[in-house]
Amino acid sequence: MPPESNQADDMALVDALASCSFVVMGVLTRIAAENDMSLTQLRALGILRDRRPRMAQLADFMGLDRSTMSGLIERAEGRGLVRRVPNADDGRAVDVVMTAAGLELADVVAADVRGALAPFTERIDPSKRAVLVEELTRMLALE
Amino acid sequence: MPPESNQADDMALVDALASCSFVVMGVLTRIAAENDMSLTQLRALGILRDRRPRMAQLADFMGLDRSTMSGLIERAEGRGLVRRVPNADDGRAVDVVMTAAGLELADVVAADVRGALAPFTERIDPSKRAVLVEELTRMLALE
DNA sequence: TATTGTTATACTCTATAACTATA
DNA sequence: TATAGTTATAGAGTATAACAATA
Repeated sequence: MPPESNQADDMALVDALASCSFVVMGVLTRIAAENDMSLTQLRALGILRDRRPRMAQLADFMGLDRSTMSGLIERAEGRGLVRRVPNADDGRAVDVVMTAAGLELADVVAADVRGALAPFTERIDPSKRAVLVEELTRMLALE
Repeated sequence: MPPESNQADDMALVDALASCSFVVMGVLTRIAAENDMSLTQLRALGILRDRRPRMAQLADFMGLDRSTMSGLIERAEGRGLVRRVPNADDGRAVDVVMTAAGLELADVVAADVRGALAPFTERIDPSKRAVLVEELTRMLALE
């Protein structure tokens, strides 16, 4: 077992992942801008699509400070995309929930993203698609 | 040939790519912060490692406005990571070049990135690694 | 006392518009 | 006239520190 080979493989993989991520982020940033949003707001919208977290939970999940979250959600609320509702169990806590307009925009954006990434995903050998999804998913599943 | 199946595959792939990209960007942002840099500066450093572009070329490559580039490079120059040198052929143009300190930091950061992504890349089946690199690379190669 | 969330402050990123210098 | 780059300005994202309300 040649360790150099594994190192080289890993370096190539890290480089490929980094390049891929920058391209995907570029696409997401453009689509966000086309919908008058920032990349962070687009991400929050995607997260809130099927969750109803507290401010602190959302901040933890996105790796942001709570003060950052306050500003972010305030701007999104100002646009009518989300609402802040007092938590029923904890008087200190605030739940973040999407509005109908937010859900609608999230759907539009999701379709845009698929369309924008199609030129890339189409280049993938159809027989390798499942493998790619499986490996990427396993990679991200840190249980 | 079931079209629904292909659509579902593509949707899963797009989701996996987006999730993966957010994780990778999170790692890169953290490493940048640990080295007192922004994600954009880290990216610029990686690009300048083996290039010596003009301001406008660098801005185009990174998809940023020239005025954004001016501020970015000014801050990097203030930290001694890059230098701006007048272009020899065009009196209007300015070349951006890395300093020795910039190259050194770029090497440190590259090693950090490999180390930080190792827990992820290690989860990938070694026999699938080459396939993953190949497909991701093909996907990004839009000749 | 500890936790949740907000506000004040400061810095970076980002684009638009106006400008200077050169081609 | 057109292009390269900078500067002024404004808005968004980000964190730290200080704060009020609740647990």
